[in-house]
Amino acid sequence: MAAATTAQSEVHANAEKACSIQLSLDILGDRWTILILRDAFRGVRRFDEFRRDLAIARPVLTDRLKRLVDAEVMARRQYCARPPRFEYRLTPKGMALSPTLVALMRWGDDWLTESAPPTVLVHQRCGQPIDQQFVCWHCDETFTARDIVSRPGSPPSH
Amino acid sequence: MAAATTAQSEVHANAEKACSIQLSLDILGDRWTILILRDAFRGVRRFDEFRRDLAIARPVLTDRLKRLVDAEVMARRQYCARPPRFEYRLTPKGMALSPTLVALMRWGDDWLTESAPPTVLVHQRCGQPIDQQFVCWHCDETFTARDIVSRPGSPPSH
DNA sequence: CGACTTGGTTCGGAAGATGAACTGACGTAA
DNA sequence: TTACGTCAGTTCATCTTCCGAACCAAGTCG
Repeated sequence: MAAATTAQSEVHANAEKACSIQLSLDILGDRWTILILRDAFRGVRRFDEFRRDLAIARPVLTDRLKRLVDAEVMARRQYCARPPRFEYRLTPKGMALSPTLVALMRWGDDWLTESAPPTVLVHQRCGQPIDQQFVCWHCDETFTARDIVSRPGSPPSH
Repeated sequence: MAAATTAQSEVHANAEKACSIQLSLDILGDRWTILILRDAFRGVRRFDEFRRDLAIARPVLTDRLKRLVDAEVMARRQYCARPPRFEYRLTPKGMALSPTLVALMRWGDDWLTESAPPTVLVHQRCGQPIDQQFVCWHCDETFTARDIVSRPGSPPSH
C-alpha cells in the first residue's frame, strides 16, 4: 500500500481489475452510508433515531437502509407486532467494518481536530487507549505502512 | 465502538457533537475521493493517469484533486517547466490514511469476494501476509472490536 | 505546418438529494 | 370518540451535483 512507489507494486497496479476497495465502496461510498453505520455502532437502531441524529432526508435514509440490508451489512427486524415497529441492526458483516470506522476516526483525531478528540476508544479491560497497528504474526512484530508491499493474490487453486 | 450496545457508550453518544468520522468524511465522503487515494497509494501521480484508470469525468477529477490539495491530503507540484506538467502526491497527512484504505480493502477481501483476494499485502521483510489489529500497549496484547469501549475525550486542559 | 499530449474549462442534460406534504397503522389523553 | 402524537415510510416538486462531449491552450514531435 504505502510502498506503492516501489517498482514491484507499480507493475502490479494494472493487474488489479476488481479491487476490493472498489467493491467495498460500491456499498459504502456515498455521503451518508458510513455515518449511518457509525450511528449503528453507537447503538442507534430505529428509523427516526437515525433520521433525527443525522438530519438526513427521509427518502435517502429509506434508500440507504435498503441498500445496507440488501448488502447484508444490516438486518431489518420487526421487534414489535402492534404497533408494527422495526429496527436495523448490524450483522456480523457489518460488525466487521469496525476497523474501517476506527481507522477513519483515528485519522480525523490525528489530522483534523486541533483540540482533544471528542471520543476516545479504550481497552475494556484496563481502560487504556487502544492503538490500531499492522501486525506480522510470522515476525511477531508491529510496524507502519512503510513496511508493507502489495502483491497480486494467489490465483484460485484448481 | 463495537461495544456501543453497553449503557456506557449510549450515554456518551449524544455528547459527541463534532465526531471525527464526520470530519474525515467531509473530506473523503464521496464516490471518487477514496478511489483517487487508492490510486495515489499505488503510485499514480498524473491527472490523465487518474482519469484513465478511474474512468472519471474530467471536471469531477479537477474538483476532487483541488479539494484534496486544499485539505493538504495531496500536494500539487510542477515537475516539468516546459511543457508545464504537474503531479499530485500524497502528503504525510494523506499517507496517514493507509490504515483506513487497508481496513476497507480487507473488509472487501473478507466479505465481498468469493475467490482469492486480488491483492495481498505482505510484510516487506518476510513476505508473509500482514494483519491489522487493535493493540493495547498497556496490556501488551491484541484483541477484537468486541473488547473496545468508547469514552468522551478528556476536556482541553487549562 | 498539422497532429498529438497534458491539463484543464465550459456547456446542457441526466441523475441524485432535498424538504414538504401525505399515508396509514397504532397508542394515548381529554 | 375525537383529537393529537409517534413511527416508518411514500410521493412529489425543486434544487444541486454529476456526467459526457466539446472546446481551449501550451507545448512537442514529425
